[in-house]
Amino acid sequence: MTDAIAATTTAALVPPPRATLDSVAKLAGVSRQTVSNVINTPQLVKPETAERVQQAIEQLGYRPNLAAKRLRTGQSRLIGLRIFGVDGDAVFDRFLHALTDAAALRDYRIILYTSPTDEGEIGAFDELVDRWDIDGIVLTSTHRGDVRSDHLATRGVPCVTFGRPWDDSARHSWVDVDGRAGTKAATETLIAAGHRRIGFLGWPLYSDVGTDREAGWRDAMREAGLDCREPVRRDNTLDSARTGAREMLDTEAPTAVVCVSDVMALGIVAELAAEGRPTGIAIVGFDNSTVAASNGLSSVDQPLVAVAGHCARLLIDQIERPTSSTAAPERILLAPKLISRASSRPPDLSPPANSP
Amino acid sequence: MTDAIAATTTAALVPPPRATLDSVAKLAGVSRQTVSNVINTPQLVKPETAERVQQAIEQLGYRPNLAAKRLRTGQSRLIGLRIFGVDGDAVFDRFLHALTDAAALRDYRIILYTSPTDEGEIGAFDELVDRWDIDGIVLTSTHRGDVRSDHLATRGVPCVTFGRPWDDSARHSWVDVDGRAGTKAATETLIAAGHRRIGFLGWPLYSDVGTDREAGWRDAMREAGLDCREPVRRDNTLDSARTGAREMLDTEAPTAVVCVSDVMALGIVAELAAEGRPTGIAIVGFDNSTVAASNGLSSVDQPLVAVAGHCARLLIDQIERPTSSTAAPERILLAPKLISRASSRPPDLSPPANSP
DNA sequence: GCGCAAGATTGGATCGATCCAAGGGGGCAG
DNA sequence: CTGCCCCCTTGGATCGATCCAATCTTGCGC
Repeated sequence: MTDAIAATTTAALVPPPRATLDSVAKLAGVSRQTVSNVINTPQLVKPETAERVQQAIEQLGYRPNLAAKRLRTGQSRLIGLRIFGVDGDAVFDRFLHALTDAAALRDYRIILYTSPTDEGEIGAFDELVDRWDIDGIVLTSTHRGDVRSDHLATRGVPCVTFGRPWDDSARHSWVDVDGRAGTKAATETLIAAGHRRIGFLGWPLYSDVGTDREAGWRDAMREAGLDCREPVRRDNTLDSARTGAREMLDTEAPTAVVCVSDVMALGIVAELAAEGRPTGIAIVGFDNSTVAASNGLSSVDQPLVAVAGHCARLLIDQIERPTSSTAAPERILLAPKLISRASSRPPDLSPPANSP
Repeated sequence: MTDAIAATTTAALVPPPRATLDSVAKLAGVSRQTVSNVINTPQLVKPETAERVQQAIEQLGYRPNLAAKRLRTGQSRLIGLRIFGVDGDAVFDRFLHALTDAAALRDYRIILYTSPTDEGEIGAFDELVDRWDIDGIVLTSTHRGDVRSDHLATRGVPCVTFGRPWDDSARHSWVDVDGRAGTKAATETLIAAGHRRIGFLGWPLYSDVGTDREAGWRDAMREAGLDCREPVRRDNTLDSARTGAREMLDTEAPTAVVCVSDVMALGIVAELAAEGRPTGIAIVGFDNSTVAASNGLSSVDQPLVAVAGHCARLLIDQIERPTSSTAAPERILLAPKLISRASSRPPDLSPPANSP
């Protein structure tokens, strides 16, 4: 062991020259092109030759250099993903991790970029394409009138979005989570538990995601023949959620509240605790963040690993499609799953919160 | 505006050929090399010529292609960073965001990779270096006997670690947060508030980070002439933290507890709430995660933006250092800052938690 | 035994930048 | 006027892969 380390250290003084197609070819006694064929189009090569070349490849530890390949073919095996400000978004971060994994399985890597604004992002695209030759882009935080995917289409850059386009201009593939189904399921669970006055703490109406989740609550209430009180809508911060919670509790307090996000849900929790109100109000959040888990808060969990898997698949298929990408874009809507914890169970039955 | 869009759309049918050194040279009426000089060594070029070339560059929107540059020079302007499993680590994610920003300021991009094990990571290094020609690597989660930085050194790959090497084998630059100073400051604040029986809820002893933070608590206690009860040590999960909290509270309960992490701190909070114990116990966490903020938990905040900035600077300086990198490695230890919230203030004075 | 097609292998040109050494032109001293 | 040097500019070779067309083998029918 010690010897091995010493040997390695010595070798460092003369860094071993990287194996190339030529060096492999020379060792195997064939031409450059044959080695390339063994790697890329094995069916063209006689099995015995291929065998010999394979041995040379392994002996030298050859790995095709992507810069050279890229220069000739334009493929980089890089996928761009925009990352937002430092205040972490738990959902995005989980997606990022899952996407990195999913892409790696097909030998692609994620390259991150930042941009202060959506308009600046267009410039960032061009730079990534021109300079890094990225093969495709995954867009997140789509919104109505989003021009980003169109711009990518005109540049011919494959792209997939996590998040549906909220207008009907979808010429690209997308993957999204069916928030409406999630809040509907959550609301139905509350109804089944006997709740009748169920409120909704949502986001302002300009948020399509928020409106969608609100619709799920409305669906369940309507189907159960229950009255939909006007939802309270606030920005996605703990403080504004608390003011919303106060408003909601002050006038004919509901017995249960479905929330558009965990942050909003925690706003209610905090408000209930601070005001010394009865803790009998059931609460369900959305996103199943770690903070929800640690607070025993029921929450709708987004299947982010699946989302990332589909994103990677759709994008890479698009990248590797031989020619004329006339294939119709795919739209994938995944169902989220309610994770039931103490916060939505009847208080008299609730055992001490057990985190998963 | 509509016309502009139409024009763009039309242009997409015949994707505009990317500008190259040659096309710029032809337009400016100079040679390829002169254009290259304008970009890389402007002092060699006559000002008027440079001016003309600059105009051509802007007119064509030329951007040097990195694949070609990389093929010739081996530089890719890519920095590798390993990303861990999908269960997000808030500290890592904040660091990741900040690092992406800091690197972008110097025109470097972050490329992510995964690896199931540390040994596998060595293989991942080689692949990134051989195939993607990455310029350097930022390592996180360093530990005693970490062979990764040595391996990179033998391969001649610049590297910086976020986290000090816990043995004295430091031949590379590193940046770390002075956890010991953080817990010491937290403890001192509690002492100043009148607490005398202050416990520590830590991690098992194999964790160097945990031991370091524990030492800070010990320092403060010793300097104040207070008795150090034996710390309780558990793994970093909410559940095991709760068992630890129970043990700590059952025998001569402290009036305040310093915790090695926010997760541990929340374990105590949960246990106190569930058991219906007095809420007068002051608690301080570590990491200042969002869940700490939303629970009104005081916590020691790591200056991750500064850490990332230093990491980027040290690594990129190393990458761009002209030759013989005989410069001594730099070690940077940054002081964290205690964020004081309701959980560590005397209960009788505490106003409703105000999240920042 | 010959020709011809299919199968297997080869060398040259190429992607777009940089490195290197050599080439022109202007100024100044001899 | 010539020579020399310095400043600026230029073309050729190169990095390591792929594309393309040409060449060499091999097998098989007639």
